[in-house]
Amino acid sequence: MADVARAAGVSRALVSIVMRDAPGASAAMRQHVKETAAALGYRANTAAQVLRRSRSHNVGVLFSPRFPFEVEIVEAMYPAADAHGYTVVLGAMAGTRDLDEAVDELVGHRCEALVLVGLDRPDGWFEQVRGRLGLVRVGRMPSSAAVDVVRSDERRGVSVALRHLADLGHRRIAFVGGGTMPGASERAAAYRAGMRRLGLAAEVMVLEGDYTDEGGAAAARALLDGGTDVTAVLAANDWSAVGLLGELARRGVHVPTDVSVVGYDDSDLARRSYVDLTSVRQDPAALAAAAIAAVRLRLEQPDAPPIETVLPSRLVVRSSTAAPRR
Amino acid sequence: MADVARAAGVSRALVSIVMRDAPGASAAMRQHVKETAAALGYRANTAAQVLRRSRSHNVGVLFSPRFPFEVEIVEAMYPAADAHGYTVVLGAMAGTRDLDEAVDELVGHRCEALVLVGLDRPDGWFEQVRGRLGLVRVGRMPSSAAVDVVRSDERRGVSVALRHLADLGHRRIAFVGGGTMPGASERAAAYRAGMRRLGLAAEVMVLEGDYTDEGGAAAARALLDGGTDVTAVLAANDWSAVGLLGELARRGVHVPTDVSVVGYDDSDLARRSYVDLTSVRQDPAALAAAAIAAVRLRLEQPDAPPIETVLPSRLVVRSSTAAPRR
DNA sequence: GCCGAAATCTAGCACGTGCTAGTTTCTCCG
DNA sequence: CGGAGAAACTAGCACGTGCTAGATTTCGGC
Repeated sequence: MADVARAAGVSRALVSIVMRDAPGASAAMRQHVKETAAALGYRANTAAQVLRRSRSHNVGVLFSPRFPFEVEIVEAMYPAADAHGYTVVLGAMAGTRDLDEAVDELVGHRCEALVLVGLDRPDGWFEQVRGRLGLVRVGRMPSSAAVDVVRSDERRGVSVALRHLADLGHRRIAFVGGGTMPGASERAAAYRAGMRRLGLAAEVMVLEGDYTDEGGAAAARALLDGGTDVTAVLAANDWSAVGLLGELARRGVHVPTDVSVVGYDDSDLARRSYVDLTSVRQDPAALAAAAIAAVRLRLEQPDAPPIETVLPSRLVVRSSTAAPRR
Repeated sequence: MADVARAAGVSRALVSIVMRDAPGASAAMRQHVKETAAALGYRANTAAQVLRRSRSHNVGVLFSPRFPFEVEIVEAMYPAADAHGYTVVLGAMAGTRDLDEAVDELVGHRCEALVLVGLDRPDGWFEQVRGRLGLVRVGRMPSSAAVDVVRSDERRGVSVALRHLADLGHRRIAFVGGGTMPGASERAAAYRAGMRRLGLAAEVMVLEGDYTDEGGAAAARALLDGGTDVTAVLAANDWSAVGLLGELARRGVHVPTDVSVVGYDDSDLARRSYVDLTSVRQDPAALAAAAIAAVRLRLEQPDAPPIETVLPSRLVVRSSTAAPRR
């Protein structure tokens, strides 16, 4: 900055004013300074800015890059944060990399808040972090821990999907769970409740999964080897559904003629031409925007009671569902 | 840090020494200070550290989270960087987010070097950035721009895959390209050269793709609708191959009985039980380690001529390839 | 018990920026 | 033309850390 000031023949303070677009400089001078800065390839030192400002305006986003839907939410986080002057700092949860390590690093960057996409921890963990930082969970039901949550309406989403299948004439509708993954137990509970409401309580069948395509494939094998007369499957997320579809295709089972499949998330995966999966839509952009909104509220009032933001879900019908074979 | 010093009854400088594990403190004092620091939840301010040290020890990693293999490389980057005291700062290329924006942000964090995973730019772009930063490209052939490159031996990888198919008895082997994506033109060239070497120059058939599953699905449709007698397909990457497999399954074409399919990258995708794809293996950990090594060399000798690191490829045979039907 | 050296600890500046409190220049109007 | 007020610009401190140079304590050997 001193170099730019010298080159432009002005004080360092004025360069600071211009670079921040702060009031206190003439239009002509603004252009002059910006031009010399560009010529010198100058870029403000974020470290010095963070140090000097009391606020860093950084929001840490923790996620697992292997889950496609989490990636979609993270991508949507950039514009959402930008709109309110925040900068996104990513913390990827790679294989051996521990969550605590990642958090430590983000704390080192003086993030004002952390957004956990999908990830979960024991309650004590949240208490510990929340004392020092804003904390928002995306995609999780509220636990006993007093933490802000942004999520979709799982109950309604599952319910609409089941009704769609029932309307087509399906009765024997299985569910591929997500184990202990975010939102999974809620979706499983919603499945049981929904089946009961449709008078299909006797047909309830839960296959274990883990939100991965591999889990979906395993569920498909269990289904086929079990010799059941299931005509439709609701998967806890799209990634599971894709694995399910893959294994079904491999075994020569045709979708939707032999079996109907419904996914959950309506991630990009579901829209692929060769997948074309009926799925319950969660809007990643809306989730991201709500997460940033929650962060802002939390930072304004650190001691306010935790808020829960529930966004609507809706069903997107594609070609993976049809009436069962007579 | 001042708080910790006060609480521990020592000078601020001593706390600094202890936290950095620098020499100049007794073992007893080390423990005492670390305990009080932990009790107060103290974490060094990265911004202040970067500001004070001439070096940030940050390496910026730019990637597209939608490409599974790039994600695998990025994940491998953490331990590779860690081993040499570097910190990874991620720059995700989300939809609307421009590469220049992402670079600007990483420059703001005073990254000492940037690693571009997959992404490509016109040559002029590299020249411009390289003046200010170390720059390493992963997965790209060297262009005329003088930039360090880390890549796999595409030529050999493609060659081994083709030989495998030829040994099984295939002659009509098509290739699904990657358009203008990283490494794609090299793989396409290697395909043509390999076919020629096998005496199959007359059988060359290139289908356009774009490294996505959607592109692979489109290629499958082109193949089936074209009514050709292709018995094997080599895809430019696994993601394409997965789309190909998906569309083939949808159309009732059985793999490997009707058509053999080979992927490229040997990403996690290829190993899925329902995919189980024969694929040319690129080792993401080795690529990441080589990228960090290149960064270190470049930072030590900024003006050294650009180096190109070529890592070996090998074929991993799974169940997507077999002898053609008689 | 004393001296020098090693070990341990401390004082204070610098890193690049934002911002408050000035100082100078410009503008407008009587 | 003068003066007041606004606009434009500048001086200098503070942010939290690392590190150099100096101060103090400990230790070994005679």
